[in-house]
Amino acid sequence: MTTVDKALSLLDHFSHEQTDIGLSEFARLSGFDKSAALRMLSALVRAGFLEQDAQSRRYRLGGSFLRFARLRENAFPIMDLVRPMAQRLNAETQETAHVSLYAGGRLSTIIVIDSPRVIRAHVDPGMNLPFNATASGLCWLAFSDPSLSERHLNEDFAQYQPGTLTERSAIEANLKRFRELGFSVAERSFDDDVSSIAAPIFGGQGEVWGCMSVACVAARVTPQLIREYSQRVMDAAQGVTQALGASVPSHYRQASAAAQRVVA
Amino acid sequence: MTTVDKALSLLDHFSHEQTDIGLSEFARLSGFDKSAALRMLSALVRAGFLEQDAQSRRYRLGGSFLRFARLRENAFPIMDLVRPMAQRLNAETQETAHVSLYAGGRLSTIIVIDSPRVIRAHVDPGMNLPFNATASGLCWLAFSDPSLSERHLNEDFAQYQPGTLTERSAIEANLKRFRELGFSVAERSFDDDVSSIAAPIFGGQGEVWGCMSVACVAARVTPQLIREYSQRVMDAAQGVTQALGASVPSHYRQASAAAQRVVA
DNA sequence: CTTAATCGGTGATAATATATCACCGACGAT
DNA sequence: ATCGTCGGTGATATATTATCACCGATTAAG
Repeated sequence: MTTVDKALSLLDHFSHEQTDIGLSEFARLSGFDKSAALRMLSALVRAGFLEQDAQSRRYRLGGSFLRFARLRENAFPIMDLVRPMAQRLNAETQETAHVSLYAGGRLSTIIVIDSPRVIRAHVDPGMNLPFNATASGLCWLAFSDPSLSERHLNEDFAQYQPGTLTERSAIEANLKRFRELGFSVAERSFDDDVSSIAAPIFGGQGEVWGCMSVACVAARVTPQLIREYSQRVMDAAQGVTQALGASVPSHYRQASAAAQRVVA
Repeated sequence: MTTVDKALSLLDHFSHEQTDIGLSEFARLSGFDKSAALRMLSALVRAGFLEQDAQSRRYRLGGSFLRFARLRENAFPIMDLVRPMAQRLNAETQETAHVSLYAGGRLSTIIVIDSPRVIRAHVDPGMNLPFNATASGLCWLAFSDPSLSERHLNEDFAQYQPGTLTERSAIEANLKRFRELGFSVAERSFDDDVSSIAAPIFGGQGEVWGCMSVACVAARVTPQLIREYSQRVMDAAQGVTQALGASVPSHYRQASAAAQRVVA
């Protein structure tokens, strides 16, 4: 682990709930020495990746992210390209559609199109998705290169709900099934009231960029609905793959209607 | 200069034109040893700040920027807050409105609302604005804390046009005038066909977050127009300042109509 | 008005990651 | 066939970083 790795890992302690962090807090969260943390934090501030509040002296994510996100969008206009596909999926299913992206060892939501219905699944934009408990996470594990997914299969998995998969053997059995189906399903496994379906988005070299997913109100989900939605999710994901200028890799074939057995 | 500084400085070589960079190219641009550059680049890749194309082996900005930009927007919804003000300015002036943000020692454009007219000033979104040659850059210099602006006043300034200010003394004379006026003007100094007007956006501690600006077709600009537009730019900038939850610092007063002498 | 615990930050020294160099096989152009 | 470039590797001298105790300033409790 180089110094740069350590410095950048500090940024990972920010989340929806944790929008600003103090020096000592950083040291505690990261396990680094306060002095070492300060040196790294200062470097991040100099580069604009962090800003320090003049009064509270606490740190928050900096303005450079806006600049670089813009530059990246200029080179790879993903957001503008993905959003319409998510909106289509949202319109077709009337459920919350969201897209996640794999970067830096994390699968994070970058787009959320909320369901128009009154009772809807809420997905936090920007949140990191647990690999074992969400359809997107399982989808990524199922279709990623084994050398990459191996790393995440060895994590300590949290049990969010009674039905959450935490045993590696159980997870791998499901991944095998998802590979056959061409999509993944997670029923009441992260949130007790939400069931999701996800399909992989591929990049130019056949790697999994991220996932297209619908988060449904679990009470509304039926085997019949999973058959229908999974097809739409796969279509949307494949649409993004093609819009990215990539082609669906040979090892991935969308499950035929016949192959889509009802998911228990 | 710590290792982290060096690693992060590598990212600064990306731009609109330069969307992907190879290893040797990085070493040349940065002046670092190829081996050292590779180590830092690898760390950036691990963190998702860079992605490496599997075929060409060249590097491009990574997906983590989307994630962190989202997280930051969640904590500080600047874009959604600034855009409507820029749109208003655009509607009022019929010229290209843009907003820039100071971060990491750079003033970069984060929002551009194009003029609706056929002949319009084009502003590259994401580009870095030279401090000496643009209204936004001069505006930032004029209203920033002297300890901060000092650093940028010592740069080697490029002469983009015959009228570009490059001498520190000349620049400082203008800054003084801009401080009195409450806004800045740059006529044909970056691009020969563009004249811009900018006003500062302040943060909670009276620091300059960035600038609101109109980039006008120079041929359309008259002293009368500058009087009118400058007022609108200042209003828009002040609107953003207040929307950010900050208040205009005491040392900044918008110029009264009387104080707005015509800009030669 | 103490006392104690926290905060952000500093500075010296031991330990460790980094800078530098020559070198590798692969690819393309001449 | 030769040259120059590419991305990447590995050994060693060196410079940066980790660790520790410590600082003054705040804050909350007694």
